[in-house]
Amino acid sequence: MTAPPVRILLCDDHAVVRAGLLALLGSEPDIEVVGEAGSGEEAVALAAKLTPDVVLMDLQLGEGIDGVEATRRIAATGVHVLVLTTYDTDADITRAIEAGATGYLLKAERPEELFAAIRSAAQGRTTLSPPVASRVMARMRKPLPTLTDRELDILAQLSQGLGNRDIARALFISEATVKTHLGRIYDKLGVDTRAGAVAVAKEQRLLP
Amino acid sequence: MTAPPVRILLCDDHAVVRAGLLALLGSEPDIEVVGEAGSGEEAVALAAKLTPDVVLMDLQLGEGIDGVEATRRIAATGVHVLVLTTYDTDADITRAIEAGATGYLLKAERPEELFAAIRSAAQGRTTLSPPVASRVMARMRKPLPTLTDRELDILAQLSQGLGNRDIARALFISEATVKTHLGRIYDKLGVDTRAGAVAVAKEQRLLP
DNA sequence: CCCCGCATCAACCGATCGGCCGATGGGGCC
DNA sequence: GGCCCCATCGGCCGATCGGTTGATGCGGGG
Repeated sequence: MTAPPVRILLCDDHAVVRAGLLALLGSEPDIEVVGEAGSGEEAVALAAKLTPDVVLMDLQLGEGIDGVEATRRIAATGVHVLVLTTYDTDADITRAIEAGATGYLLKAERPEELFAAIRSAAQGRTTLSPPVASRVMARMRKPLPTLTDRELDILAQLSQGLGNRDIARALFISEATVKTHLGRIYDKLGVDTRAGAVAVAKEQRLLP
Repeated sequence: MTAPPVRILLCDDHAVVRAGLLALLGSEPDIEVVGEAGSGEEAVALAAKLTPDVVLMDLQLGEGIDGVEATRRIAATGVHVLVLTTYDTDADITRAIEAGATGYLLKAERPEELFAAIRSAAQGRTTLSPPVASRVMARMRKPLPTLTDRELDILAQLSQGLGNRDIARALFISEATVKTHLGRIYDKLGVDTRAGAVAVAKEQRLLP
């Protein structure tokens, strides 16, 4: 007897990529794409309706909720989510794993690895792309400084180009507090100016 | 008689995306993928060797030369380049067109549009995704301020988080000159702080 | 040849930033 | 209860930034 095919739900905001993945996965007899979603909301709804074995999830979804949030909601229902994305920054990886992703694959991976990861994910087994695995290990060894929620708030305002006074007003705190937070942010990010902090924030995708 | 198929060279640094496009384009009888490249250098070499009718080019290529530079070199040999990418910022569009791209499509486009654009590009006809076309038109009507080369130099240093003195030293000019340039950069970008300038620069992908 | 855009520089000044000290209070954990 | 993390605030000071005005030289286009 042959095992039943793995039922897949695709989620990617790029129609061409979805179509490409659909065509690509169509070449594997034991993998069946049962649905496509172009947004996080759609993916959450379809996952609940179709209860696929695996949701293939991109993290960058343009409008609406992002891939991490979609992953969190879908994973909470017990459906396995395999993240398939372009970026491998610490922030993205950490958030996805924390949200309950079963695996984390890069689009740069070879297609065979994707197939294998899908089959693994269907059984709840974790697969990580080598670069991703490396970063996870490095993170375990030397936990990088993580910004607190409040510090992220400050950083978000800073990335709008606001001065300390405006940040203070926007967050209903005093200017002194803003400066205190900024000092710690500089420390954690390894910079010593606000421009540098913004650069790192954008580079590392620390902000939504 | 049937026309000979359009011969395509794929260029994208993500293996999964390449495989997806390959499978997708395989469904069209009159489109034949004759080669794949995972880097700009590879694309330039293969384009010269295979002389395809159309090169399908992503702009973000990770290591090595970027998609714009690859487009410039390939277009210079008379081969049509159809840009297929995720981003639709003014800077990307402008650079790609200026580099000689025959068309500019977004990955969010429907697959049928991609097929049509490929056939058009094979005959040298231009196709632009609607959002891209909009931006081009808008740019014609009200030409946005363009940063000069020197201003981009300053902005690049600024994005490293350097202070005025360090920027001056890095570029072998006086601190006063740096401030003058920064003032004009603020003007053109519509900001009034260095943090804001860095934010816009990263957002608009003004820097390589 | 003259004008204009671009890059270069100077001097000045008020506002802001960054670094430093220390302090309080709440919440979770053992 | 004690401990630690986090967020909150204050004050001080030197360094830096942002804005302004004005000036020089160089190159291209009309």
